[in-house]
Amino acid sequence: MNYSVVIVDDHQLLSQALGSLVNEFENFSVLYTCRNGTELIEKFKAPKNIPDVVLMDVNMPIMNGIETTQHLHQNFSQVHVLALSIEEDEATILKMLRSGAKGYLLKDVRKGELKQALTEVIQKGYYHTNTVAKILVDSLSEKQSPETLLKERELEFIKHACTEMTYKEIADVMCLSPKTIEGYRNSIFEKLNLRNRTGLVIYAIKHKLFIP
Amino acid sequence: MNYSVVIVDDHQLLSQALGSLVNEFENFSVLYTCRNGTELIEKFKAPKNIPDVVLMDVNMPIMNGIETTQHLHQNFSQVHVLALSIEEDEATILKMLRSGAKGYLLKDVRKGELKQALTEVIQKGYYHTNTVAKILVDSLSEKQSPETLLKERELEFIKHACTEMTYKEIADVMCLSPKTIEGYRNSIFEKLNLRNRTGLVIYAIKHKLFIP
DNA sequence: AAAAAAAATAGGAAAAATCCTGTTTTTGCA
DNA sequence: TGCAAAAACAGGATTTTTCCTATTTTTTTT
Repeated sequence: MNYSVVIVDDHQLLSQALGSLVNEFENFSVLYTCRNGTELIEKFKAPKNIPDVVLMDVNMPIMNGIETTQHLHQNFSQVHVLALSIEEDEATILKMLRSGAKGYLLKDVRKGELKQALTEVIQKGYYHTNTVAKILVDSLSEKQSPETLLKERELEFIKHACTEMTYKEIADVMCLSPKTIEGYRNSIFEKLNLRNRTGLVIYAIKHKLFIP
Repeated sequence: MNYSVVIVDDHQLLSQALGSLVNEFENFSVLYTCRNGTELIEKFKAPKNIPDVVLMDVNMPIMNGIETTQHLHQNFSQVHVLALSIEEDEATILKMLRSGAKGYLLKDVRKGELKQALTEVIQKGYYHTNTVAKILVDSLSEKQSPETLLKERELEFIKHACTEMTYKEIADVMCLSPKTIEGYRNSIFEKLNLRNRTGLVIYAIKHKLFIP
């Protein structure tokens, strides 16, 4: 039995190189490659283009891996998605798994592990490396993500705080009193244990609440 | 004639996938792959391990592409280095080329272009895509990099400004008067057209003067 | 509808940051 | 060695930020 694989990655060289690698494996062959989620979904309109496994990059322009995986999970649940990324931060990995990915491979895995992952995801329905498994376990116990700790309006404020606007100007664009903005800031400082706005900006960028 | 290629990249999957791809080309074959610059230099101690071309990733732990390329340029100038990266910011590309790379490929190039690059770098000694060529031309004309615009001591101050320290505290660790620190800040604000410290932090992170 | 919880708002004070206009000290160099 | 430029430093005013405590308004729950 030969299983079909589709590769979705905006880096074409990586796509093609990965394709060569997968084609070397027995039992697996590449059906085609795509540059982003939109292209993939377009392809899926023809049933012959629906593969057994999708190797999905997380960071892509136009339609990223998380959105794309969610869509596949809802509409083509028989397709196994393996996430593939250089991102190894907890938040990204968790988002991807919650979206329905059956495994998460870091881009520094070895050839053998890729083959293993493809085989297991077909046979068992999932594949997780030790690294990812550990992150999963950790995420259950200790700290929560900024998104759950902070409120919607606070997250919005943080994005504005990562600009040159004064708090008064932020209050204007958010249509709130400057004193309310101060309230947001104080509550955030408290929750995140920060001393000042500079600390907040660094925190926001580290945790991808704001992308510079 | 068969030319030898070495791949240096900390992402093992990419290395191996790239290896498969290069081995598909006529006239080229992969000698071995490395995970970082230190490994490569260790390998080079044996003359049989010295290839015709090195495909070098820019971002690597331990010893990055820039340092490694400099070392090769000084000690093994007959080896052609082709940089390979997802980074497409001017500063990185220029640094890599100044270090002696004979070409700079973005990771979203196509298979055909990689082959073209390998062939040309052997034949002509260099290969540049239109994108990179444009960046080179642009860099000659207009704006200069932050590193040349700002002074050594100012760059050091910027790193401290990207923390929760007050200016007084920064003055202490830099062993200067708070008023001197203010002088630095004012001169930087002027040169970079910034309004406040938040703007400076964002600028520093965007231009990689500070890595969060 | 009343009670409780959450969100928004205020006053006021102290600290820090910003922005002027200068002076002193150090350094490079002819 | 002396002069000019650069670097370091200062006083003082204004604005912004930070940090208290407390009140009003809105929303949710019972």
